Amino acid sequence: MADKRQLTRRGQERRDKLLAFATARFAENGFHPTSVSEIVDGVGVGKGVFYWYFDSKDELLEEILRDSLRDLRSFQASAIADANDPLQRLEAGIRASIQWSATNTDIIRLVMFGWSEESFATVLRKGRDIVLSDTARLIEQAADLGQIMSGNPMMMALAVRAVIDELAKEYALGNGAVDPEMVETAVRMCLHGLRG
Amino acid sequence: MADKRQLTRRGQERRDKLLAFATARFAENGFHPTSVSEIVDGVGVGKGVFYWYFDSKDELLEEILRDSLRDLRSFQASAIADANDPLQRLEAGIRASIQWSATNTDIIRLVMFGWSEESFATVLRKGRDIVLSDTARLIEQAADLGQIMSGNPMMMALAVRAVIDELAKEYALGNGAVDPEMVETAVRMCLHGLRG
DNA sequence: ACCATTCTTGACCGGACGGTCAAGAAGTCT
DNA sequence: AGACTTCTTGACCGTCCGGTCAAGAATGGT
Repeated sequence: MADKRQLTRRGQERRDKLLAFATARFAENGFHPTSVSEIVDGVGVGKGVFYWYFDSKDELLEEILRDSLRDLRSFQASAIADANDPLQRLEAGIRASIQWSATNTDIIRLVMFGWSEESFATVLRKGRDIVLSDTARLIEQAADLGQIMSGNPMMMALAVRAVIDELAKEYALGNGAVDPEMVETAVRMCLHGLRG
Repeated sequence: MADKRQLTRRGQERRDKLLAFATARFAENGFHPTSVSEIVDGVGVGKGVFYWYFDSKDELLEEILRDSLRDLRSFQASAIADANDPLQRLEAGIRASIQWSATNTDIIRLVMFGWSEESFATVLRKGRDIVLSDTARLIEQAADLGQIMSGNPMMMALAVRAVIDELAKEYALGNGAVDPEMVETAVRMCLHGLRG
């Protein structure tokens, strides 16, 4: 129902407001503890508005999750665009992931929650597989050129992801700001780990 | 209230049953979607029983989380006991963590959820800090003996944790069984990463 | 046998939640 | 201006949830 609807500019803005506000609240207080009433009150609209733009509270979170994956991937894609060999692309992609995590800590928290309920985990699993094979493909190309050691690309991608995820968690749970030096260490560890 | 109470053997058993059943359900369907009624029905007791042994649903999860940390640490401690130099202890600790994660996938899922709500995150943060400094201490000792390169121990501990966590996630989200070879790779990566 | 304590029951409560809907306002197009 | 679609309102609904409690059953200690 909320799908194929033709939205006016005002409609699109309202929808975005709801999405942004809900994301912040979900991240701050948790998905279930945040009620739909709280969201519409926060944005200053009636309850019906919410159900005009979204089918359900669950569907809203799924949408946030899907949107985020799209956003991350396009961010990565544009970061990679300039680099012209696989290893450079790999490094650029890693840096992009880290940077994106740093500026989307709300999403990181939502993702952590998402894994705890099957309907959301299903969405996340898809996203994870996509990002993982994006990386694996890059690794395979770099290995073919002899820029890094060869090995199971999927497993190597998993290792890269481990480092990025841990850093992302560090940002999201924010025990103080993350040391910029730490980012460099993380990048170096990924690249070093791949080179052999 | 549920604290200082003197429990009979039967009482202790009931309590354990509730804890075990709740853990499984929380992990399977999520914390909020699992109601107290569902838990007591599953164990086959009246609702009052739940509130005889626990103050609230929230407190139950906090307890599960705290218990699990205790269990993990004692498992690590006994795994380390035989080893007699820091590097060996480090490896034994890493292997113990991985093994524990493999046999406690329910808890891993609960931990992921826990980070999404402040009251549980508080508990987890404490546990995280403890485990992290456990590892950092071992790393420091190994560095003092020149067994590994020197560097910020806390940051190196974080790196080790990254690898273990990713593997734990792999177990918990269980896309098929985890390759035993993967465990070896993970251990090697940790040790290799520390050695320089 | 007796009493104190531990334990168990399940009906009950107040309230909050996700979601609906009839009615009407605002915007858009011709 | 008229007609049509998009959008908004907020009272309302049925349900379920976490938590309480008075009453009584088991158990343990002496």
